[in-house]
Amino acid sequence: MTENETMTPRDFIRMAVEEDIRTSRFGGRVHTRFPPEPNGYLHIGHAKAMAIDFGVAKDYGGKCNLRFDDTNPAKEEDEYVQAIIEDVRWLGHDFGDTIFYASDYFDQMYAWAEQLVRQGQAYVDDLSADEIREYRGTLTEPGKNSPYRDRSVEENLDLLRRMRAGEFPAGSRVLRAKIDMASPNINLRDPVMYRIVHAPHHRTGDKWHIYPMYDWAHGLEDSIEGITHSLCDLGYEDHRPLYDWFLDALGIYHPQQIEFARLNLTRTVLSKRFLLRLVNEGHVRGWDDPRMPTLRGLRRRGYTPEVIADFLNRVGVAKANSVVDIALLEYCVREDLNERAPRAMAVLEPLKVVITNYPEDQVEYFDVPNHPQKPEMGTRQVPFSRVVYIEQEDFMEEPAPKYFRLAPGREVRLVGAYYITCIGVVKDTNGNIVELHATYDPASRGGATPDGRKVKGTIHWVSAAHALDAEVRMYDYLFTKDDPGDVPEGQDFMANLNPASLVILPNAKVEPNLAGTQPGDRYQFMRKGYFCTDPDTAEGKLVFNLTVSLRDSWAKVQQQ
RNA sequence: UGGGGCGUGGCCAAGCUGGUAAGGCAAUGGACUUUGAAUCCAUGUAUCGCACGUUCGAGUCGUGCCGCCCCAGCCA
Repeated sequence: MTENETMTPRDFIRMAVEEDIRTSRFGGRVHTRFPPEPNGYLHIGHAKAMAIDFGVAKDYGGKCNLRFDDTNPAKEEDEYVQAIIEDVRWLGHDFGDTIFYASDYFDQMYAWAEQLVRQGQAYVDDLSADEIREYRGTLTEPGKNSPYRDRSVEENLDLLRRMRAGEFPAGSRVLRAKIDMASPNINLRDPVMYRIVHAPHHRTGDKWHIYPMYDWAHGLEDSIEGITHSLCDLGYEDHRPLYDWFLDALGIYHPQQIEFARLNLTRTVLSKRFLLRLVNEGHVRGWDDPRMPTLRGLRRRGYTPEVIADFLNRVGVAKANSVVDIALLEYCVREDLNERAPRAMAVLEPLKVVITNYPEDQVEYFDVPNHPQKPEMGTRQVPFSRVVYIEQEDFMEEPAPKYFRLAPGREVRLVGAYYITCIGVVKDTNGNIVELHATYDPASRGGATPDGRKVKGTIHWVSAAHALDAEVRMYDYLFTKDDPGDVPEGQDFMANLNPASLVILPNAKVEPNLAGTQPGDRYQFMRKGYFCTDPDTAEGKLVFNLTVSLRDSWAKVQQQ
C-alpha cells in the first residue's frame, strides 16, 4: 500500500493545503482548528467539520486545536464544554493536551481593538441596535454613516475604556470597525466588534463587560494560535473579506480561511434550534435519545466512531450544498456491525410453539456459531426445549404468495436446532393466535437432515424455559419525509414528525447468553437487525436499542 | 433590482495543465445461503443547468442566460 492510499482522497481543501505546503506559504506548516461554541451538543454535522479540521492536520503531519469559541457568555455554559470534549475524544480526534479558549485572548483582543481605534479604524457608536440596523441599509441600498463615526481618537479611546470598565448599560454603545457603509458586502458596513454585556462568563467571571463579536474575534484567535488554514462552512464565505480586513489592519499573522459545504442528511434536522425544540417539547427523551443526530444520540444508538468516519469519508468534501441520503449512513453501520457484531437470537414479538413430540423435560444445547462467516469468533451453547418462542411475523395462518416461513402443515428450520412442522393453531376467544403446535424431526438435529431435503424457511427461536425477558426499543426516522422541511405554508418540520419513531417492545425474549450484557455491547439479533445494550439496562432488566435493521428483501416483496 | 457561492445519472462525488464521463450509496435482475442477512455476478441511453463561441477536439476555456443556496444579530 502506498502512502497515498492511506490518506483521505484529495478534495479541494487538501489540494489548496498541498499547494501552500509546496510553496512554503506558511513555512510548510499545517495547523487547523475546530472551534465549537459551547452552547449546545455536537451532532453529526460537527463530525464532518471535525473530520475535515482534524483530518487535514493529520494527513499533513500538522496539528488541530480544539478551541472553544466562548465569546458570548449569555449562551454558553461549562456543561457544554465538558460534553463537547467528551464527544471529540469519543470520535478519537487528537487535540494534544491543550484545550484552547477564545476567552483566554480577551486581553490581547482588547489591546488590538485600542490599536484600531488609534489607527482611526474603529469607533464607539452610540446608536441603538434598531438605529444601527436602519443605518445599515439593505441588500440593494447602501447604508449611511453613523453620526458618531467621526469621533476623535481620544474620545473613542475614553469611551471604549469606560465600556470595558462597565460604566455603561448593556446595549448602550458598541465599538465598530470603520470600513465602508456603502459596501455591497453587508458584512463590511462598519461591523460591530464589541458589545456591552453584563453577564458572568463561564471562564472569565465578571472581569469583562464587553465581549467580542465573532467576526472580530475569530481571525484574531486563529492568528494568535498560528493557524494556517481556518476551515469553516459556506456561511462564512462573505465574511472572509472581513476576516482578512481585520488581520491586515492590525498587521498580524494572517491565516487562510477556506469554506466548505456543511452536511445535510435526509430525514434529519441538524440545526441547534430545531434539535433544542425536539428535546424541550418532549418529542425525544433527551440529547442522547437514540433518534437524535447528536453524537451522544448516535453513540447510544450503537454507532461507532469508525462508522461515522467511514460515512464522512464516503460523503466527501465539496462546496455544493447537498443532502446526503441517510441510507448511506445506514449502509456504513451495517457494514461495520456485520463484521464485528456477534449473532444472538432474540424474539421481539413472541409466539409460543409447543413441540408436541419433543420429550417433556428434555433440554439440548446446540452449538451455534457467533458469526456465520467468521469461525474465529467462536460458538456458543444455546438451549432448546419443548416450548420455544418464535417471532409472530414468522407464522401466517394463510401464507401469502412467496411467504416461506411457518404456516399450517409447513416445515421450517429453527436455526441450528431442528426442522419443525406446524400441526395446530391455538386461538383465544377473540380469535387471536396464542400458541402453535408443531412436531420436530429428530433426524434434523443441528438443522439438517440425512436425506438432504430442503426447507425454504429458516427462522430464529428461543427456548421458553430459558429465555430472558427484555425490552427492545425499535427506532425509526424522526420524520416521515426525506425533507423534514417539506411542509404546507405556515407549518414547520414538526408537521412531519413521525409518531412511530419509537416503538417499545416490552415482551421480547432473548437467549440466555445475553445475561451479562453491558451497555454499549452490540449484537446482531438474527434476521432482525443490529442492536446494542442500552444504559437503562439494570439488574434483571435488559434493554436493547435497535441500531439499524437488517436489509429486508421480504419487506420489498410484500410491498409489491 | 446589491454582494458571495453552487449547478456532473435517484443521492453523494471524481474529473489536475482541453482529447472524447471514476467510484460509492440507492434501485433492478441472478447465483449462493442453517440469518429472505452477508457474499458474489450482472444492469445506467448522465442533452456534464441552457445557449452561443474559441478549438481538429470542451464537463474542462470565453460570453450571455437560467436555476438553487447564503448575507441586512449589539448570535456563531
